[in-house]
Amino acid sequence: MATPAEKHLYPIVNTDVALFTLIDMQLRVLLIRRANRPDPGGWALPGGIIKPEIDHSLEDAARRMLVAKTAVNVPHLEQVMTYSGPHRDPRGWSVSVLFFALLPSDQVSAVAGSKTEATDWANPEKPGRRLSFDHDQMRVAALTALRTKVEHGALPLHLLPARFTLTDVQRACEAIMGRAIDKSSFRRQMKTARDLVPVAGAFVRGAQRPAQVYRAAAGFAF
Amino acid sequence: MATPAEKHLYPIVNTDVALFTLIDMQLRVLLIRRANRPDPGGWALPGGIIKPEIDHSLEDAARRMLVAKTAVNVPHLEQVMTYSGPHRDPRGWSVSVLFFALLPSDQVSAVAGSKTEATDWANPEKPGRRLSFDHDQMRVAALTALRTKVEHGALPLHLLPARFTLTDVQRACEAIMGRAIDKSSFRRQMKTARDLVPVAGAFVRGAQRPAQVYRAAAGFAF
DNA sequence: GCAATAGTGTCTATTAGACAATATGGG
DNA sequence: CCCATATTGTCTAATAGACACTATTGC
Repeated sequence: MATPAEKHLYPIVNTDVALFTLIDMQLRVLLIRRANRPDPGGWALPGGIIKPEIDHSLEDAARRMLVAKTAVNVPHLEQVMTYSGPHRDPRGWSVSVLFFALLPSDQVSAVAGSKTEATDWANPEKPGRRLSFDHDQMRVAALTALRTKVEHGALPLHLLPARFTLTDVQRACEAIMGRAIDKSSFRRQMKTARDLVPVAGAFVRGAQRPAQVYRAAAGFAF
Repeated sequence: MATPAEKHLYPIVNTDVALFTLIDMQLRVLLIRRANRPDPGGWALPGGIIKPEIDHSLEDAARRMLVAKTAVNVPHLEQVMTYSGPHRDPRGWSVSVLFFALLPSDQVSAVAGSKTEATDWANPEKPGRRLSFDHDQMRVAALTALRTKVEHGALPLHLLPARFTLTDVQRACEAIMGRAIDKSSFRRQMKTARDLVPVAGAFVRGAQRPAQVYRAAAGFAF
C-alpha cells in the first residue's frame, strides 16, 4: 500500500464500462452491486483500478475487468471520457476512464455475475436507482456517445448476432435512439452502407414474406 | 520519489494540450522544445505530470501547465482522448489525457515561452518535424476533434477577438477545415446561429461596403 | 383468402452548393 | 467612376421524412 503522502503524488487510475446490450430489443446497461468498499451495496458501472503490471493499456484493463465480472469478452469497446478530481472517489484523488461496450444480444445469457456481486440489466435512461460515485453522469455520457455514433450513421451490428435482418438493424437503432425510425428512409441508407453483406440464399421465414439475412462486412468497424 | 515497485502500482498521470490559434488567418498549433528528460531537445505538445495536491481536476492541471509555459489563460479547453500504456513514456506506465485549446488570435503576442524552452507555432497538418512520444498521434487526433466540431456547426469564436465580422468567422472555419467554404451557404447558416449578436452601429470600414461587427452571445459555448 | 411483415415507390419540404447579382463604401 | 469586398438572391441537386403501395409467405 502507498502511504498518504504517496496517495497525493499518484492518483488512483481506474476504468469503468457502460456495457450495453439488447434484451427483447430494448437497450439495457449492466449495473453491478458493489461488494467491497467504498460504497458497498451501491449500484455502479463495472470497473476497477488498473494493474500496470498486467494491463497493456486502459482498453486492456477495461476488458480484463469486464471478463472478470461477467465472463464474456466484448466485440467493441470505445473510450467516452475521462473523469477526475479529489472527491469523486472517497479513496482520494482519482482518474477514471469511461468506456462503452457492446454485447451481442445472443450472449446475454453467458454473462455471469460473480458470487459476491449481484448484477442487473437496467434501462440506461431510467435505471431506477442512484448509482455510486459519479456513475450517473457516466451513464448519461455513455448513452449520449452511443447515440451520437448511431445518429451519424454508424450501424450497431455488435449488438446483434452474427446473422441478422434489416429489420433487426432498424429495431436496434430504434432501441438506442429511443424513437421510431421510418422504414423506407432507413432502408435507403442501408443500401449505400458498405458494412452490410447479404448472405446468399439465407432468409428468415415466418408468416410473411421471407427476410434477407445479412452479415457484417469483413473489416467492419463500428 | 517512488520506488520502482510503486511505479508499477501507480501509473504516471499527465495532461497534454494541443493549443490552436490563428496567425495571419492560418491555423497553428503550439509546440515546445523539451528542456528536460525524457527526450530533451525534442518537440512536443505542452503538458506535464499532474499535481494532485494543487490540481482540482485534469482540466485544471492542463490549464495550470499552459499558464506556466505560455503565460496565457485560454478561453476554451476540451478533452479529446486519453492515451495509455507501458511504453509511450520512457519513465514507465503512463496515462496522458489530451485536450485541445483555443487561443484568440489577438493574444498570440502575449504567449511567452519560458527561458529554458523554445516554442514554435507549427502548421498542425505538416508540423515539419517529428514530435516526441506519441504526440504526433495526439496532434492528428486533436485536429480531427476540432474539425469535427466545426463540421457539425460549432463556431470557433474563441479563436477570434471579441469583435469580428462574418468574414472573419468564415476565414477561421476555412483555416480549420483546410478548404474553401461557399460564402452564401455559410452566411445562410450564420443567420440561424443564435451564438452571433450584431453590435449595433459597429462596422468595419475599408475600400468597400462596411461589414457588420458581431460578438459572441452571452452564454456562448463552443 | 387473410394476417403479417418484407420490401419498394412517390411526393414533398428542407438543405447545401454553385454561382450570379446587387450594395456601399474609399479613392 | 472604379475597385474591392459585403451582402443578398436564384437555381439546382441531394436528402430525409411521411406515407402509400406491392410482394410473399404461413395458416
